[in-house]
Amino acid sequence: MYQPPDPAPFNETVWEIVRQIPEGIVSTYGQIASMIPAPLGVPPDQYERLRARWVGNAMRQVPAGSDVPWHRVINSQGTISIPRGSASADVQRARLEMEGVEFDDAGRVDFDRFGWDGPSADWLAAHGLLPPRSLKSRPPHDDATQLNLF
DNA sequence: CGTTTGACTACGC
DNA sequence: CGCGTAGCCAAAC
Repeated sequence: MYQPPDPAPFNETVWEIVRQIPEGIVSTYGQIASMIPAPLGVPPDQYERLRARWVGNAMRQVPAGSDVPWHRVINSQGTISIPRGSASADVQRARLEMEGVEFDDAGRVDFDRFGWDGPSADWLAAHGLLPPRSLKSRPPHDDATQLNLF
């Protein structure tokens, strides 16, 4: 499978990050992966090619009934990655819609409206994680920039 | 042993 | 935009 050298701690980190995703908001495998530094011994270029899959694998292994809101993680195209028609895929979409997340006719979620900006900088620093890459086509501005909008 | 199969993505038509 | 493909790895057949 697409797994890191030491899957257990990697998976735990993924799940801890996913627990931070607010209700009614979605993240992606790649965005979550972007917060996790490369494990020791894994070349950065190789890591970048595999990490999103590693996250996908971690999500597949979320224990049934856990408190991890796995349904809030979709792929970079804004669609549900679980094979269409499977029971889990239906559950995922139903849960998201229950939280107010909307899907367009093509089954895609608009990241500008529902995409996650990641945990606070403090939380990330406290957990030794990196700032996530943005899902928005118009990334959130910092405070100084936002003032200019008025 | 060779093939298939994954809850991925960026990139090129 | 939608769709195919390369990149990459291991386990299960």
